[in-house]
Amino acid sequence: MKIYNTLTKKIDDFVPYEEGKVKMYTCGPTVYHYAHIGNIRNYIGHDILDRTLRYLGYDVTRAMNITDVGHLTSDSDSGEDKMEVARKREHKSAMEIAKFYTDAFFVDFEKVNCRMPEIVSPATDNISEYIKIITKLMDTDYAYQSGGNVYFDISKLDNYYCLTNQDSNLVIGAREGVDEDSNKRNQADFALWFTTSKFENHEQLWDSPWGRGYPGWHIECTGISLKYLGEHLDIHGGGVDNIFPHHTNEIAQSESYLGHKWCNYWFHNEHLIDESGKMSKSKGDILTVSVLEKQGYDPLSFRFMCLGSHYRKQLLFTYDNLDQAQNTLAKLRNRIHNLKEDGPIEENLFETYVSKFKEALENDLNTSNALAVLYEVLKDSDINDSTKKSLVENFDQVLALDLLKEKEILSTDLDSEIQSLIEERKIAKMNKDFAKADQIRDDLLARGIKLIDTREGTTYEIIKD
RNA sequence: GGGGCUUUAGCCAAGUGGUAAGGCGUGGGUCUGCAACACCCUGAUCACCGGUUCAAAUCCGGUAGGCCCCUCCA
Repeated sequence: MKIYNTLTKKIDDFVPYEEGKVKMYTCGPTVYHYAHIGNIRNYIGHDILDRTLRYLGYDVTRAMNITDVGHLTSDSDSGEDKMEVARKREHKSAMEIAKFYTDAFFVDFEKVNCRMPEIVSPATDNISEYIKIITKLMDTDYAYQSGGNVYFDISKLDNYYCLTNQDSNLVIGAREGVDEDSNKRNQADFALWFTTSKFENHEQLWDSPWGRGYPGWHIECTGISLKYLGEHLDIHGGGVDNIFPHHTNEIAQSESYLGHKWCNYWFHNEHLIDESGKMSKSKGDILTVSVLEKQGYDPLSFRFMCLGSHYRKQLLFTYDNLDQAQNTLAKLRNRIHNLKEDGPIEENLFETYVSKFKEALENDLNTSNALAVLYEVLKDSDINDSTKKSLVENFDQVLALDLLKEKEILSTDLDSEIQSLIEERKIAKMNKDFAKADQIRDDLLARGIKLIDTREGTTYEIIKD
């Protein structure tokens, strides 16, 4: 398997630390608001990686955090805590906010068929882990206390900027609204623990050796990853915006704590963009999968749209593109439904196409080519339908587009009613009473039931609103 | 100001030096009472300008457009 590695900036052969096993960590959601479809694209990217590794036979253990604390709008200790903002907005407790949006997140997560990681852990469940790590960083002088907070001293590291080529060109305040924090020794130092909360009635506070406070933003991923996946991580994933500072800081604190290399492969998804650029919670763009579904879209149409592109390319979201994906997926499923059981599986052809499919995925998750292999299978007149069906089922382990999902089954009463109407229409057609035949078809369509005439007879399917 | 990514037919998109996969849509056809489904046919001087090479969408330089990061973020 070859995969692009942000650490080396090239496509590397994937070799896990322990043969056959993969430890994978992906940054999870912040739960002060809904996850928008741009966030979900990122999780779909992680899911494809996760599923591909399993498909290739790796024993994968994956962990994901739920950020339910401590994300300020600025690391200079002058921003607002997002949980606090949500708390004020919605007049609920922080834990209520977190619970509500965590649940909402997983609803959408599952709607697009993302596999649940083995370990899902809220940041607030691991406070003692962070304190343990920070304590050691203090003892080894990687961290220092200043102005009530604990900071990581980046000048202790030779290659702090290992994920980017920024060198020391960091300019604080390059972006509007970012202030310099005078408590820091180096302007790029980052907070490990805050005690100087400027919010009254800040709900989320814990005792620590440095005073009552709350953890910095980067320590949670390190804490959860080390706790559940151990000292050697194979893959760490996230969105490209996490490369700096979040992942850069994770590497700094984790490797300083461990005293050795921590994670070998860094996996980053590009963004979903709309006509105005990146989607962002803070910009107020919170178009969610559930909203799309209410508009009549199959959530898996969105997944299909993502799979048609490459995870390292920006993808433009427009309703036209989603319409196209929905239409294409419907046609694809229809072709698959039309496959018959017509004999034994042709093993050689099966293996040939499985190899082709694997080859596409092993090439840095080329899902677009993987889909092309699926079309090649469906088009190949040398394979019987049974083999095609098995291949579709096999491919869908990774694609997870419910390609073989059975059509909705109706109550027997309704089914027998439809069957008798189909029979009635058949007789009308034989009598060349096409007006009546079409009337029956139109009436059923108005009730959301679409008749399909085939050479073998008439069937029907349920059309969703 | 610094660091990156990206630009392929109406649309989505593959392509990692040997003269452009696939899908959607469009148009035409087969089938059909009609329609739908299915199937067949139908499309590109690869943003622009130079360079390297026997050979460039692919490598190098430049120009233009789009996007991201440089302490909210997927």
